[in-house]
Amino acid sequence: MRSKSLIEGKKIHQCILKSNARIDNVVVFEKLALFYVRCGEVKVARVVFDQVSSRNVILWNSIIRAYAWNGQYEKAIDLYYEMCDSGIRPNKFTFPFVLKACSGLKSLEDGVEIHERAKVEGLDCDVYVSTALLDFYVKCGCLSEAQVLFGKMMYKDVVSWNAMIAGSALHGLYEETMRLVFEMQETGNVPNSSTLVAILPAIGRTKALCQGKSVHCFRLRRAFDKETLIETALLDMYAKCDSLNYAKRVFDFVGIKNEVTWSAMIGAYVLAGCMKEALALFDKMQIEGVVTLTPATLGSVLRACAKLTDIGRGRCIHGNLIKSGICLDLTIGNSLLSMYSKSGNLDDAMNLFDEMNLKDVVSYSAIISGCVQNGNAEEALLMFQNMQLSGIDPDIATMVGILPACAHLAALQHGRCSHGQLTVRGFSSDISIGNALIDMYSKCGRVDFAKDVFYRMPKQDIISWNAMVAGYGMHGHGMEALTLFHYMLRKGLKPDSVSFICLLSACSHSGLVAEGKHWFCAMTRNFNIAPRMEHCICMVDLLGRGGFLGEATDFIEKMPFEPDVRIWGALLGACRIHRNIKLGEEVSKKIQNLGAEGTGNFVLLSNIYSAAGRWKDAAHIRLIQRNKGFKKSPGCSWIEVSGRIHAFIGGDRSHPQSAQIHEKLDELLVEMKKLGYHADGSFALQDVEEEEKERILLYHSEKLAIAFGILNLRPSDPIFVTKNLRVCGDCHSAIKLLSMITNRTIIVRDTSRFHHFALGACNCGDFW
DNA sequence: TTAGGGTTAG
Repeated sequence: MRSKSLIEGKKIHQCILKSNARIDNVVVFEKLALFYVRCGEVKVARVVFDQVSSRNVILWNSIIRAYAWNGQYEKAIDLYYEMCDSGIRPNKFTFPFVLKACSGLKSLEDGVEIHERAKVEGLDCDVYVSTALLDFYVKCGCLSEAQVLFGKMMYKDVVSWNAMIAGSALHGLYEETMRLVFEMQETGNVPNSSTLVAILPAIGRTKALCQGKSVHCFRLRRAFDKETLIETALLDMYAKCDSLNYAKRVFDFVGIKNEVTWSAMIGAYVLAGCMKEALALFDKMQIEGVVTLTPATLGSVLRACAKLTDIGRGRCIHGNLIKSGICLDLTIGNSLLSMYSKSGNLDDAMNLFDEMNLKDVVSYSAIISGCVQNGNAEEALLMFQNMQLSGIDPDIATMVGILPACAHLAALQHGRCSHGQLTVRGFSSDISIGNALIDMYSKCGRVDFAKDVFYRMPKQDIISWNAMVAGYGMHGHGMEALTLFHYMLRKGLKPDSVSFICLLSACSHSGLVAEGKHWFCAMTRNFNIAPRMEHCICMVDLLGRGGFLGEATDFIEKMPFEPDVRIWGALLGACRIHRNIKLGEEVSKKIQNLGAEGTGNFVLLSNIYSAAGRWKDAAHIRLIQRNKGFKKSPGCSWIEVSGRIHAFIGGDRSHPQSAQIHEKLDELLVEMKKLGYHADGSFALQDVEEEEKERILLYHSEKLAIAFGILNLRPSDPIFVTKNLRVCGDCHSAIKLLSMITNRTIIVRDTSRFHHFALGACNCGDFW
């Protein structure tokens, strides 16, 4: 219909031109311009508009509106100023149109100037103008201006109410949003479809299921337009309130599903952890002919692929996107980036990252976290630097991502710098930031700083408590961990599944066997949390470390699920500590039958044999390990001095200060021998002469790092060393003596925990 | 109306 009239209109236009109608025949051209605007032919309308010599305000308004609705905001604003300059006074219709353009561009400066002009014209109190102003301030992030304006409005219609409600919802003020909805009804304004669509996301975000259900009932009692929109918003609200079943029911009843409806349902499955269902629905959507792939849909689908580590599927989607050319979208690029790194394919993520023309703060945060998650924390720190060099400012998520990199490297100076940086940026009151700081400081050896952060947090969540319990646990402060846990219960907080993992592991590192057993039972009995494999690992570790190897074995047999390699690994570790060769061999066989992963377990068994002087067996295990293609990663220890990390590998002489380090160690060896030290050859792992063993052991990486610390740190500074493997037994004995000889506190973080050495003792009680 | 990056344990 429209195109038919457009054709006819164009014919008339041609006739006018042919008839040589006088160009100043304003009325004809004005009508023609308006006609083109109505047909959506903005470009042609503008050509005609430019030909009109004397334009009235209606014509100006029409073309400004056309631009504003068409997304050509700059042109709308330019035209507005041109109109004012030409002496035409804007009227009450002009302002809403041009303000829409200002909102679109988030151009506060223009909007404020236009607001002033509206005041001059005495039109700022008009309901249309003031609602447009309100909407403009909301979208530019100035909620308080919007609230002031709203308060001053003499007359409010449903659109004004909706603008204020949507504004509050947009700014995350849930209570205020709901208060406005009630107030709106008290003043006789009935919520319409826009009201519902505005409040449902806010309800979802706060998981206010009851309110959500009330809205649903309200909607069922009345007829509304925008059916699909409301249904989709309801579906999403239920999903966000963790009510997958309701979401599914709403989805099934949606009459006309659009691509957003499908996307919302796919997202609902992903949120609920039902990744296979999400992918199945994605297939169904395409079979049913919905081919529009929005960034939102792809985001959810790629997340599902990552979770399932279905890299094949993810790659396939990536390939199709390249073929269809949609891949350029930044959001989709970021989703792909995250999919690759979360599924363990950091190289693919890096390649994609390099290829991306456009990168934003999310892209950088994704790659930074990707590096950390895949064990490359140094690269993460470099990426963080690059990001700032490219002029992109980190946000909360970036900082939450960079802190684990510092934690992983035990780079306290970097961590403290990051802490300073995020404080300057005003992020320090954020809960996630606080949680990441607690973890970082704990892992950098400063549980005292972690505690400080924890108690200064304006609000803690369950992760904060868990992180703090874990922090105490890894430092061997089991009693503090238990006390904090009790305090948490007294405050009425509900522990989650992870809380018990943190607590049990804390008990295990402090030898609190009875307490650990108590809380393991209480977990199911009093808190209705079913034990997972992770809890069982902690229990085997707790019992085994405590020397109750038989009980640990019984525990494994009684477990409700098949033990995996991690469970046996925990028992094998206990066999190593308590030198139980017989059980160690049995466990080792079980591990090999399971198709052992990693090298840790081979090393453990080999250590058990070496400790018993069974060199041939030890060598045999190392041979099997090698034949199976597992290489023992070399022991590496590092220490941060003046913000720089110095790393050492056993026997390494590449460090510039190597000569001094070796000299220092030789000197200390003499002192140590005076105190009765003799190298524990069982940790040398090689059947060589005793003297040679002594030399091998003396230059173990942790000893090198400590000697470096002694040489380069002030005597009052604690020496903090991190190791990529467990501390070796000989080093453990040696460091105890070193702490006495040098009268220094030495803290060593290994893969299992922190060892605090002082005055000749370690707080791990020699079990780790 | 949907959506991209982040924190706890093992």
